[in-house]
Amino acid sequence: MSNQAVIQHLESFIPLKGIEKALLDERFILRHIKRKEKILVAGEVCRYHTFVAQGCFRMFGVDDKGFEHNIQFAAENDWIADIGSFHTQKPSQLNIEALEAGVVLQIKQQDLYFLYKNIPKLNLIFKVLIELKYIELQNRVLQNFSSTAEQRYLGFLEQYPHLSNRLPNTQIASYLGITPEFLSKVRKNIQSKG
Amino acid sequence: MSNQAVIQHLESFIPLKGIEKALLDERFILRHIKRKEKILVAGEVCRYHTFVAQGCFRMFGVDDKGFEHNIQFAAENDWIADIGSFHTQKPSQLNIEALEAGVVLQIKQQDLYFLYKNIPKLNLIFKVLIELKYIELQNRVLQNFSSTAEQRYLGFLEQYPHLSNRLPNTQIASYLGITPEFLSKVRKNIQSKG
DNA sequence: ATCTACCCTTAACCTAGCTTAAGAAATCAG
DNA sequence: CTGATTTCTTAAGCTAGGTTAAGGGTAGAT
Repeated sequence: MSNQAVIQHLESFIPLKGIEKALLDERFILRHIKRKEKILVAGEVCRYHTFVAQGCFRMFGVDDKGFEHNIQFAAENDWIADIGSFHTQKPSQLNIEALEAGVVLQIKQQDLYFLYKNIPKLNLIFKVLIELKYIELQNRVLQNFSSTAEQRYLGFLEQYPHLSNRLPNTQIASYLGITPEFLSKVRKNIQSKG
Repeated sequence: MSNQAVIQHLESFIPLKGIEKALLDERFILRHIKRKEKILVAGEVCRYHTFVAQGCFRMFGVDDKGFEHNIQFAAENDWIADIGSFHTQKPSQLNIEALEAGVVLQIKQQDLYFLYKNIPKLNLIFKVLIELKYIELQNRVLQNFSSTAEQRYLGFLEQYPHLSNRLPNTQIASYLGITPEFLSKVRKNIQSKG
């Protein structure tokens, strides 16, 4: 396991020259993460942009009453960071936690900015990456407004089949914005229909 | 009124050379839009990325029951487009409508791609622009999950004071994901507290 | 292998926000 | 200026989803 995973991922957008790959290889840091380990803790600055080579992570906020709300999951070949905190280097309100043991490739803000300067096409790649995430998030906002919990759950199963088999229902419920108890009711109801 | 508005806006991120400005000036199209005119209709492809020079627009989806749900507002110096449809050139499920008469500066996908190639720093600028929008949207998802309609309404007034004076409450309600009737109740309740 | 910590489900009761309806006030187009 | 269209509000009844509590099941750590 090495930085090759992230380089390969970036090359799936645009091929990179040998020198560029060497620069990338130099700046990414490989870390092994244990289950339940946090790679971002609310109140601290998000120091790394994280590429998931192996495992599954969630980013979540905690409300006034202490309830957790999942904003995003990230499994293999996905990126995760509190982008606001990462760019401003101000404290984050979010947490990123491993749902399984895993391996990540991380880069610091100043190193990523160095790479943006020295490998201009990275701007294009990361623009596309965030555009894709933006579209996903926008669809989610629309779904949340215009459909019931049951429709959203079915949509989740369809859109993220690899995740729905892998995550406990409590985590899915938190992502859908409902309680685990209600998700249980929804699932029962779906089953009874066939 | 001319393309200067958009060039000035882009220069607020990174200065541009004379040649670059000329290229930009060539490719943007100025249009006057009437109140209630749609610049994107669901079912059609989103052909333009739109910079708002004057006026106020909303992007919205329509659900199974015919209810409209506002996803985004855009006033002066903001951008609006269904980014998914714009990039894939597949039909959009969204509409963009003028809430007031206004002036927009629009660019076609192929022209924007031409500019990305010929003015590489535009990739950086548009990456930053979409990152900012992404952060906004992410905060919105979190807010929707972790607070009541009243808290969200107060948050909206604080975050978008220029919009809250300008928009009818029906539009704000649709953005907050509640009915106008319930917003009315919320407003009454806020007033009675002082 | 066993203990512990989650995880899933059920059920009774509760509440934030929706629906429907209808009138008054504001705004827009001609 | 005027009629037509939106917008805002109120109120009564309703429903999707939350809360609380409790039992059984499952998976991780040692």
